[in-house]
Amino acid sequence: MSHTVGIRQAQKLKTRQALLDAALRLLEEQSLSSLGLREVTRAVGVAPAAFYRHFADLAELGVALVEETLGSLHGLIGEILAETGDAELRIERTVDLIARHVREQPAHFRFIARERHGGVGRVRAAIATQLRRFTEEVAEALARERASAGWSEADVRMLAGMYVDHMVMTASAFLEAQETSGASDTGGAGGTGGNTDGLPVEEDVARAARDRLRLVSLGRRHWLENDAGRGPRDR
Amino acid sequence: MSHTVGIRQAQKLKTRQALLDAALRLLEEQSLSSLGLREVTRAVGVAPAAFYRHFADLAELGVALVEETLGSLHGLIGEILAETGDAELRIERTVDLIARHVREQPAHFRFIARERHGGVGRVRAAIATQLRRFTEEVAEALARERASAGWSEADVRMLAGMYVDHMVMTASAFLEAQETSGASDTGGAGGTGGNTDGLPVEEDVARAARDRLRLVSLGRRHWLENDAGRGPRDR
DNA sequence: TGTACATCAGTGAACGCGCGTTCACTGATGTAC
DNA sequence: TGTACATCAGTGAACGCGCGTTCACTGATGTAC
Repeated sequence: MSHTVGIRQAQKLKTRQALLDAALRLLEEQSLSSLGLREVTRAVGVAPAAFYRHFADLAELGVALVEETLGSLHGLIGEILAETGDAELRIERTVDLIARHVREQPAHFRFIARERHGGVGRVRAAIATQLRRFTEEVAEALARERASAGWSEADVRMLAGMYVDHMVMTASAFLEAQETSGASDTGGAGGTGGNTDGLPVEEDVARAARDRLRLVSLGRRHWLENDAGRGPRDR
Repeated sequence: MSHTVGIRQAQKLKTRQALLDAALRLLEEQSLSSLGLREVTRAVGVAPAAFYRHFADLAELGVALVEETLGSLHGLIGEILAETGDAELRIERTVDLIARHVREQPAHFRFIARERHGGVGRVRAAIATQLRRFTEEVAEALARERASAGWSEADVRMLAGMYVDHMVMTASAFLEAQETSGASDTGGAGGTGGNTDGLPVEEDVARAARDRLRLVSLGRRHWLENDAGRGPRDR
């Protein structure tokens, strides 16, 4: 063992991770542009100045969080594409998968949803880049399927974009449902898990997400039949 | 003229509107949770304390901005539904309409996109309420169309949700395209309006938006034929 | 029309506070011999 | 293994600054007679 990792480096990485974790937790209830450097170091239990040993500023920490978060997304795509070829089953499993991941690491998904259009340019750019890459991966996977025979590259990319956006929106809808139910359950005076008001619960979100995927799936199946209406300028 | 509006009240409303306008402009480059009260009053040219004559805090101003902004959205829906019944033409006009509105008042749309999942709970809630109301209106309009004959209420609402989300996403994609092109045009060394890098320009966004609407439209047309795969629990 | 009083949008000074950043430092870890 | 020096993650004190909020105030507008 000449230099496993080095005690010093290991400790440094541990502190860095603690900063990321603390920031992610704090970001559940505020956005990055209002997060304070001292707030983060206080939560970790280190001096404010220690922050600068790891990040130049909070935007840089934000970019690091983006990379950490979207690593887990790449895991997602693998799982989804390993699913059965049967459309209906695949839809069901996909939505379940999203629901599970959101339940397991809600803070990561909330962070992406919040900062995707948030006030910190560098973080927005990092998210955009990652999502574009992610869409490209989905497009490549879709292109390999039989259902994509005869499709132009641009059309496959369009479909991939729809799936990715649907995924992000579904995740954010699950988050909203969690928040809502959590808040009302605490005060809880009504029935158990009832949905007397118009607010959606988790199962409503899942059902809507599945229906949307079904509709997209139908559109995909009939895409090539109905090409007549499209002008040549769109090709 | 016993009391037209009152000079005093008119002046107050003018100041209030100036605060809203200044805030909206400042929010183009940051999010609400990092916006400062003094920043807003400074931009208007009034004392910080004057702010409290109009709003209890910045969240309240944010909610007022939500209402102002989504008033213009209600105008949008009317215009879109007044369009022709021909699917292809309607798609084209819809996307043009969104593009035009985003070009005319980008700050309003950016505000909604940013704060929809932003760090200020009361503003998030206000946006959610307005979008739900908006979706309901779209659903009612869709239900009246011949293409919706035989559809359940829930399915029409699902479709309306897809259209509304598509609209919001398209608007936000147009904004992104504007930003990107604006930034690179200023430095501009390359060709005129070229797209040598992978970043989408306005026409790319419009084309993608139209294709997505076409795919949804196809799915809608075939929705009732392919009901077999759906379990009874989904009804 | 003129006068006397009430209202209230906006002022400007003051407050205490937490912020981001800097700096010389400390002491555990790493390295060379 | 032991010693002498280098590195550098984390410290703690200090700084200047802009923040949100309060308060008694001013003077134009509104109202009653």
